[in-house]
Amino acid sequence: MRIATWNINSVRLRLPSVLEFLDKYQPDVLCLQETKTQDQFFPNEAFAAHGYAHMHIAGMKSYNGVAIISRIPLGAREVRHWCQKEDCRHIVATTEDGIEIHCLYIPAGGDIPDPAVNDKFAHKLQFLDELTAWWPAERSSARPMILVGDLNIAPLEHDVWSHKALLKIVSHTPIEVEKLTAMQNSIGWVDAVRHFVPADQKLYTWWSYRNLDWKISDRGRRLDHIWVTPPLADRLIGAQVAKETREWLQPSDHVPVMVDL
DNA sequence: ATGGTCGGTGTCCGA
Repeated sequence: MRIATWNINSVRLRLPSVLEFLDKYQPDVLCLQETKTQDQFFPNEAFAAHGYAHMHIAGMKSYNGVAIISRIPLGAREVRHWCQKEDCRHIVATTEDGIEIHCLYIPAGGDIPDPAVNDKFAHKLQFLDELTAWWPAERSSARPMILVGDLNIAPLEHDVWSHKALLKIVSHTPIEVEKLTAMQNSIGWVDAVRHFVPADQKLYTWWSYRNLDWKISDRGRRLDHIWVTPPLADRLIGAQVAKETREWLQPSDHVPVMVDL
């Protein structure tokens, strides 16, 4: 089984790129974030025509939006809400062999890393706290699960181009790393990508639009993740990051991340 | 230290 995650920053604008990605990598399941459209405008016919007939979508106008599209059947759709908002950041599907897939879009958190003055940063921290409490309360680490998505945090020193330069930049502050690590440890999630790429090796999944020479300067961050629970950790075969999509026409600022099981 | 660019039914907001 190949599972992929991609923050595509508008599914309608990026549809040709997503179809090209599906043709090239043939994932069984693709989880999307920032689809940015209501469900009635989601291009499900195009995905079905490409062999991806099974879809769970949760979208809203203009912002956020998550989806799971699959060529294998998906069980009942579940949409979870956090921080008393209904903002389309978490959708769940279960495969026929009982693997529960969580597609997540964690709030970016704004610019100022201080919850006292920045409501968006407070929302991000609260979102992490609620998830961290929810996993051990509702899910056992013995259940086969995959958590993917744009977590908007680069936890490791080599998940960013400069650890020192980004310590006060939202996505790499100590409080965010601490809370993401607490969520990971809550039921023993295994980082399936770092399982294959050593921690001392730079690895990024996002390069800002604002940096036009992003490839030369290579100031990236690893914001997109795939985690698995222990029963699936033994079954990991490989991981890859499709960096070349960042060079495609009208690219997303994020690139796809994949794991084979 | 600063500003840089995207996408959305938008003339600002969120990333």
